[in-house]
Amino acid sequence: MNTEPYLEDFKRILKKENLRYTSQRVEILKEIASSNHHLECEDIYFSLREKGVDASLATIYRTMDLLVKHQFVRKLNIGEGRARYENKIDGEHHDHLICTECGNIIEFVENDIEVLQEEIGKKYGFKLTKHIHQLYGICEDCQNETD
Amino acid sequence: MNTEPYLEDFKRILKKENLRYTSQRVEILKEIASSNHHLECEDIYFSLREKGVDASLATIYRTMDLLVKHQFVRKLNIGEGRARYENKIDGEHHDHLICTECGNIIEFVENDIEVLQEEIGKKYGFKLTKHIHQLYGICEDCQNETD
DNA sequence: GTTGTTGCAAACAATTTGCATATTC
DNA sequence: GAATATGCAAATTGTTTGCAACAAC
Repeated sequence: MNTEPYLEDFKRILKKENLRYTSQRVEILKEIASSNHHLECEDIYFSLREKGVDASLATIYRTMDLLVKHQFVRKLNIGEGRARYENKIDGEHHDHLICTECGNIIEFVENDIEVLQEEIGKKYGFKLTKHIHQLYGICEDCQNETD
Repeated sequence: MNTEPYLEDFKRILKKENLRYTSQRVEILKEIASSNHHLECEDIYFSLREKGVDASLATIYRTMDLLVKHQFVRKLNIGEGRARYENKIDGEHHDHLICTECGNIIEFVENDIEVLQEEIGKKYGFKLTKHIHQLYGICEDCQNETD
């Protein structure tokens, strides 16, 4: 169904910015919206491809910028190399705990930290816009494997 | 003076790993150690160059890996693109508050957050090794400029 | 003298861009 | 029909790597 509310929002935003509501943009957004993983542009490229939807990598990169700008997705810079993107449409804010051995990502929410962050922003006179908070370590499974 | 204790440490570590104590490595480490900024490899390359010290960019990249591994520096992935490195030799741990307008970086320390992080690690059975915590926003000066 | 290191240039990987063609409004 | 998007291939950027010459041990 193309009547998901986020698609309506997207349409409205595009119109306001004089941008076009193209099938590629819609498919890319739907792909992200229906996933709760942390996707790279290539992941999206291949998922769409499998579904018979063609969108070039260039278009995906271009669209991701647009989606980040309008808060549909969040760009993550886990580890190095490629960027990852996560659905930000529904679902509450969270941060990430990353296993450096197996790459597994756990999402965590810690309201006390959020509050402290706000206080730090205030203390230094910053108007905060976003934050990156990633904890890196070795998960239980990987710790056991090393034995 | 080449008798700074960290240089002695460095020498010892290199020996233990069967690596050589070369002038390039020493100069690169000294350059970082004497700075309290967040340097890119290119910054180091040019600073050394100005001082008449020649070290290729490739060597700097290689040395940074070594220094990160042995905890002399911390690698930061602020914003995107190039990596930055900061002196970790003395000075206590801190995180960063970054102005997205002017690029200014403020270092902050918030022990309560550190404690909460540990608790999260424990909760999920992780042995934490490092973390990235960056707050992004607009600093006081830049907020005023927009008027 | 052996082994690890450097510098250079070429290789790489992720991302961006220019431009002709296609699509939306 | 005018204006924006797309796909492609080429360009760019940060970083890594192979290898011959060089330096540390």
